[in-house]
Amino acid sequence: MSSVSQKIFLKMNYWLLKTEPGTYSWDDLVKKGSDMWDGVRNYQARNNIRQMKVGDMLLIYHSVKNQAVVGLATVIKEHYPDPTAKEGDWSVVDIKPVRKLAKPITLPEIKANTKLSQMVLLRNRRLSVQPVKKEEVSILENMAGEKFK
DNA sequence: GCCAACGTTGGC
DNA sequence: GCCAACGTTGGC
Repeated sequence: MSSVSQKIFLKMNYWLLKTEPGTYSWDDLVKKGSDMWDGVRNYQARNNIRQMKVGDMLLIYHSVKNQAVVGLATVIKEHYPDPTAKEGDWSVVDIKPVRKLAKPITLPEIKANTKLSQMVLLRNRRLSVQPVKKEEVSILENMAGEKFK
């Protein structure tokens, strides 16, 4: 591994993005090729968006129906003001899909794994943009049977 | 479809 | 600044 790619690897952070597939699904993102992650109207979620860097890995999670991490995406443009916000101080990032997971990681599977009991997904079910710890990523990778890169 | 949990708003 | 009322998210 070159020192440059090593730096990028070390700095890369992981985030989980929730979306209701009935409104906007993984397939919609794939169809678009890339998209602006807009409509976030929660301060904590917005602050997480503002911490995202180009190259960060995003776990796309379907809420409500067939709850599962279904695919991987990546940040291609760092935060800028949300053009869909009529008022307030909101931000978006641009993202693009990387690939669908061969085997989605379902919410019941995540809940069943005691090592994942501290995940924000389980502890703050309303937060739509959340950080995922490296240790949690490793466990999720094992469950999915593939590396998230 | 219900409702618990949480965030936000606004009256005081 | 507290907190009741309200709105929304998302698991079940």
